This record gives sequence, C-alpha cells and structure tokens, in this order.
Amino acid sequence: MPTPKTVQLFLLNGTPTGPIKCSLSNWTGRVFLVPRTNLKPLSKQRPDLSHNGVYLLFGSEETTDREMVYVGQARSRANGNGIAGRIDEHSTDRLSYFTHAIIITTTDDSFGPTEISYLENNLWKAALEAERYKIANNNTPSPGNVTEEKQAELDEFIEYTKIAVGSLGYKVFQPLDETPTPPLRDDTSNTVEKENTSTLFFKGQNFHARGRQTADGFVILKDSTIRAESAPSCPPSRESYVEKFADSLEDFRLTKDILFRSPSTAAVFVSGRSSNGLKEWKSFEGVSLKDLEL
DNA sequence: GCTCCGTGGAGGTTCGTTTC
DNA sequence: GAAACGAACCTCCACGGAGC
Repeated sequence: MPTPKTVQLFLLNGTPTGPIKCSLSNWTGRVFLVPRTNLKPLSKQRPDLSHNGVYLLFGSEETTDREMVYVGQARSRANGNGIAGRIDEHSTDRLSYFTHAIIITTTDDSFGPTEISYLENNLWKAALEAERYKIANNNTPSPGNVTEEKQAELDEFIEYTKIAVGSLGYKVFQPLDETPTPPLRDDTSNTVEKENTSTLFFKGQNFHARGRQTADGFVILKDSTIRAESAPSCPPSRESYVEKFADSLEDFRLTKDILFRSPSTAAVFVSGRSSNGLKEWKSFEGVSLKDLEL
C-alpha cells in the first residue's frame, strides 16, 4: 500500500500551460515539464537545466497519432549546454515530433555518468513495460555499472521520479492494468479466471476478448482476438484504431494491453460492428457491465 | 481587440429494432 | 440469442456574431 506523498507544482510562468517545476518533500530530485516552445528561453534563465540528467520527449506519431516517448540522457557541457541544449538538438532530427519535454535532474547536480545511465535504462524499461506509449528509442540504453548501495539509492529516486512524472499528467510509467492478468484459457476449464472478478468478456464467432475497466477507461487485455473485418454498419473509427494499433496486433490477436476511452469503443474495436460496450462486456457469470455498475 | 455566447458539425456512444 | 443495422443522443470543438 503506497504511503501518501506531498507533491509541489510550481508554475514557472504563472500559467498551467507553461513550464512547471515538480518537487516532492525530502527529495533532492527536480522534474521539469517544459513545452517545446519554452525550451530555449528557459534554458538561458535556469542553470539547473544544464545539470546532468535524464529527459523524456513526448509527442505523437504523425501517421497514426499514436502517443510516443523518447528516453534520453544528457550531461553538462563545457559551453554550458546541458539537458536543455541536448533536447534542443532534437528539434531538427527524427525526434522533432515532440511537443513537451520532461527533464529529470537533481538540486545539487550530484549525478554522474554512471547514475544517469542507470536512471535512463530503468526509466526506459519502465516505459516499455507500461506499454502506454510507443517508445521512440532505437537502441537499448546502457544500464551502467553501479554498486548495490548506489542501486538501492537510485531505485528509490526512480520511484519518486515516477510519482512526479505522473503528477505532471504523463502516466508513461503506470501500467494500463495493474491487476495481474491470468493466461487466456477456455472458459469451461478456467479456474484462474473465475477468481478474477474484475475481468470482463466479449465473445463472438470470430473474436474472443477480455477486458477490464480502469481509472483511465477500458483496457482490452493481451491475447484477446478481434474480428478481422468490419461490418458495413461499423463506425469508421474502428479502421483507424486497427491501423493505429497495428504494431500491437499479430494476426488480429493482441500482443499487449490496449487502452480505450470507453467500453463501447473497445467493443466496436473487438467486434468490428456497432456495439454497446455496457451490454456486451460481461463477467464470467454473464452479468453485463451495465448491471455490474448498478 | 477581447470575451462571451450561441450555433453547427464531427465524431463517439448508446439504444431499440430487425434479421437470421 | 447473437449479430447487424440505423438512428438518437451526447460531447467536444471550431467558428462567427454581439457586446464591451
């Protein structure tokens, strides 16, 4: 059970749409959310943005509109350019998609190359495992070589970083569905599934899906199969979702969990026809989501 | 020039009916 | 009963006009 935390958000320009500094009580870490347009002017004003640290670049893929994140690291340079300068260099390369950057550093610039490599590698892994964003990194960041004492210290730093980044509205490290997912089996022999009361089912001739309602929407679980073709009455948005999540589908079977805004959108995606998610998603006992919510 | 408000369109969601 | 369909309903957003 996580303990309560105090998170402080400081609006550097006095507006919620501008750069924001995030800090937690008794933590030396500092997390900055910086809109791309504020990056250059801010880097000149704030020396702490030239510290060693790790950064995240957020934006969306042009062709599919899929949300993307890049995890990188930067060190102080002789010319005074640190993280902010490094991020600015991405404005003209393949990462120019980004609209916002999150910069993670410390108040005392105490991290060296080894520490930030460890942070970068672990934050990259956490983002990969959470599966909320498409990862823009082409290579696996090096984990570095830290002592076990330093590792324990950095692991705690990472936990605080996840809280700070989440508080800034980017749930890049929070898994879509934090409930352990049992393997997909035939319902008649599935004893594990029966114990998991939050799992809902939607089955048809050419599809068999499992899902769960979460605080963010409705998650269709990995290994669910969806209908290959769409019915004529199917909302056109279904095809765009199939295209958007093409890299999460293998022969119309989900290779990872996918989050939708509502049970109905998820039901349309699965069935390939117009569907009411509240009626179609049912518990193992056959109770519809609508009745479960009563 | 700015803000507020109403309108209309697009997209998403839900529901009732029909067909097999 | 499941699948399919069409339509009503809802929400969001862009746009334009009125008022200050």
